Amino acid sequence: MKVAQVALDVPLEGTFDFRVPEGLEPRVGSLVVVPFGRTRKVGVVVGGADRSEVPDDKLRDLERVLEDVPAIAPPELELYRFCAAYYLRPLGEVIGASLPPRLRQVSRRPLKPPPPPGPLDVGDPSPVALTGDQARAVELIGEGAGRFHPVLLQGVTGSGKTEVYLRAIAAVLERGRQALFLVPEIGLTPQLEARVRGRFPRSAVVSAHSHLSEGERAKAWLAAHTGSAAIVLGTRLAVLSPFANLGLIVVDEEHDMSFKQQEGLRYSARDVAVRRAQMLGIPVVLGSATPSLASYANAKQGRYALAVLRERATAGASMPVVRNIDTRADRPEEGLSSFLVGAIRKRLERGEQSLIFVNRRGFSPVLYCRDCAWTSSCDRCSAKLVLHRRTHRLRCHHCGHERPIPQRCPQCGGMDLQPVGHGTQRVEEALKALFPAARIARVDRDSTARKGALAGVLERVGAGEVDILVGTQMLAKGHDYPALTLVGVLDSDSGLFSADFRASERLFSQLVQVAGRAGRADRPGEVLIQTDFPTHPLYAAVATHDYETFADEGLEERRMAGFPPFSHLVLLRAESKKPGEAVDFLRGAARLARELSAEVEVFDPVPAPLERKAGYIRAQLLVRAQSRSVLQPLARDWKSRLDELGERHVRWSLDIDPQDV
DNA sequence: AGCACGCCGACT
DNA sequence: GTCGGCGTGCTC
Repeated sequence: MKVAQVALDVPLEGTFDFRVPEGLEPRVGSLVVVPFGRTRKVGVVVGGADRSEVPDDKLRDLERVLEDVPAIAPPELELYRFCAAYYLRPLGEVIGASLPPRLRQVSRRPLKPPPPPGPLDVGDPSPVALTGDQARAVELIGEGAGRFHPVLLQGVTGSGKTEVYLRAIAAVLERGRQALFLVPEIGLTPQLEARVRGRFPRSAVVSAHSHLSEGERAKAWLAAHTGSAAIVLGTRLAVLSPFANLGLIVVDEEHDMSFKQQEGLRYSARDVAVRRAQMLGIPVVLGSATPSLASYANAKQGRYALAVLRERATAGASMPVVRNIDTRADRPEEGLSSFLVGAIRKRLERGEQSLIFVNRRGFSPVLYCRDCAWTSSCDRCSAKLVLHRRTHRLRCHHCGHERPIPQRCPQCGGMDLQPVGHGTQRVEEALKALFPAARIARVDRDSTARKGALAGVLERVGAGEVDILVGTQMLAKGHDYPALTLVGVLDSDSGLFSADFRASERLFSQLVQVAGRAGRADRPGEVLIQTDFPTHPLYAAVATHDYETFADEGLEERRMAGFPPFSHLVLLRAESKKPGEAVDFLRGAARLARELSAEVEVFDPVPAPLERKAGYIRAQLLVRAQSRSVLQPLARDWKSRLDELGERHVRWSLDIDPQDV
């Protein structure tokens, strides 16, 4: 190799050629250090040649080959190329995203070589017997060994999906191959990590997520790459991790939005997982109580196999009773209806636990002047400043802007400033006033900012040291507490009426998830949803635990409206400091898109959901097509034309398969 | 993205 | 006088 083609993590298209000096022997896949501009960078050799198109005076020498890291193998490079082409980002950026931060540093200590792959161990026998549904699911997954075999595992909350995953993982370990287990947010599921490690005590289980230290991340990455790790448990970034011998991918809570990266390389880890499984010819399991309509449609159309777990796995456990509380009749005081307060009281008397779900942190979502109708707004965002009483400040949850709580109205000078609406802090205070003897804990991003704080609270809940738990959606996932028999939902109505066509799908799964926290053991659970719209069909579907009907109706609506999964979308987002600039740019872009293809449908530019954010005015433009094969080339051509414009003042990006529109 | 260069405003 | 604000240009 005389010239090395190197992918670098810079926002520039293409790869960069470097002369290979005497004595260096990079291979395709090698990590290398190269001089770049006025700095040096770590890149990956993605090809080699005898000569370069680049003029000689521009070509520089490769500086060093990082010999402590085995070369990235062709299947991974192929995956990264696919992601780069599909999401329209430079290959170097994809590879950059796949590497742990430590390995992107030009100067660092050499890595310690990982232990050689040990004898694989299929783990301890399961402590529990499978239900019939679980056994069938395990069998179905097993049938696909050694070929591409996507399986959608739809199981009601508490039905034992994890047990199915663990059995499937044991089966691939037995065949000498590695497993990748993706979860939405690992920080929220320490229980899961403990369970996986406990089940495979003699296999190397490594975690891969952004909360690890740099050293740990590099170590986990190398262990997966060399094959010394048997199981990688990680968040979305782990889907790009190299594996020596991957045999199975599991995506738990596959419907979860956090699998989609919302900036830079806007990939969907779930979609990449399926693609990777296809490229490798291995099974992939997508599990959820409320699968995304996209995956559900794939199952219905026979592209994915479907396994359903209809009942809770624990003997004696039943699905919780879900009831709506009509808040037009039972007016809440401090956010809490009298019926809900009564239900909490009953739990306290019986020594059971209650969970109150409030999807807003802070004390109150807005401060309001009763004299002149002034409200606390953020100067830089189209959002209200949230009142935080502990810290005595108003805070914007979008840009972080803060200021002290004013004593008098900034507009009219009046003294009648009222906090309007209820956040977690206010509900916590109300509960303390109602139940002074109860042990109350709050869980939201504010109360759990300190490292280990969340784990501490959850541990106390598990030990029965908490009677009432108040919190945001952080509490919705995965946790399993036998004494928790009541779930109250305070403010979900806002999700019923949203411009986003996926809003009801999201609200439904969130309610099912949070409702699923109740009555997971032998004591029956009750879920009370406070609402002004007690007859809304979405709440009816939650009450009857009827995913299938909800999903079928949702799919029918999507079909009628021509939205995914019956079409494919690209969203062009643009933002600018000056009003009008972003929309003007999008108008031009829309014209361009219409010129490029008559087969796509180009919408009009519209303001983004949060129109102003951190001083930028944001707008977006949707393009829709019947098939990916139409949309993909259009998006590619469109992007290169937009790049050519050399736009200065407008920041823009393309989002392939956007999650929120 | 970095990083440096270059050209105007307000401070020790 | 200079410190530093960010607009512009370049990276094999």
